[in-house]
Amino acid sequence: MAYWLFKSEPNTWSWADQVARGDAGEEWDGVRNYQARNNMRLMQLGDRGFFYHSLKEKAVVGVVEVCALAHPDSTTEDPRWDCVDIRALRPLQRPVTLTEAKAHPDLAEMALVKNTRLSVQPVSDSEWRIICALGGVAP
DNA sequence: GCCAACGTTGGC
DNA sequence: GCCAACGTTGGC
Repeated sequence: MAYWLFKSEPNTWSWADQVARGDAGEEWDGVRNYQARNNMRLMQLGDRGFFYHSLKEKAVVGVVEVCALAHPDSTTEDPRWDCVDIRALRPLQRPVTLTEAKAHPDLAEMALVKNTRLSVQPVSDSEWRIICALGGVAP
């Protein structure tokens, strides 16, 4: 299983919004960046991801699961853009902030730390375990 | 609110 | 195919 990280501005689409969608999940639409789209095309059903709040909060707040493979983004006619659907699995017991990730030596290579502008990112196995441990949830 | 980093676009 | 201009993201 692969691991990912989804960034969202909480004003636009928050963890609470995602939880409210329940098991039906929601399209991760609106992505207009090739790297982010390519990452979504690589996702498999059941892959896990972190849900990250950007801007004011800057913290990983929850765990999600990919529940639909990449398909055309319903918010555009442009055939270049695909997206997956994700559903909320559980919140972190404690949000893991960007500051913490930056301070952790084993997270220095994380895309979240190194490539702040990529909105859909891969997460390595070890990064996944570290953040789960910091957040107080099972990996 | 500002600015740096980065990606995309379009002229040549 | 290069590169300047521009737009967007997101941290501070």
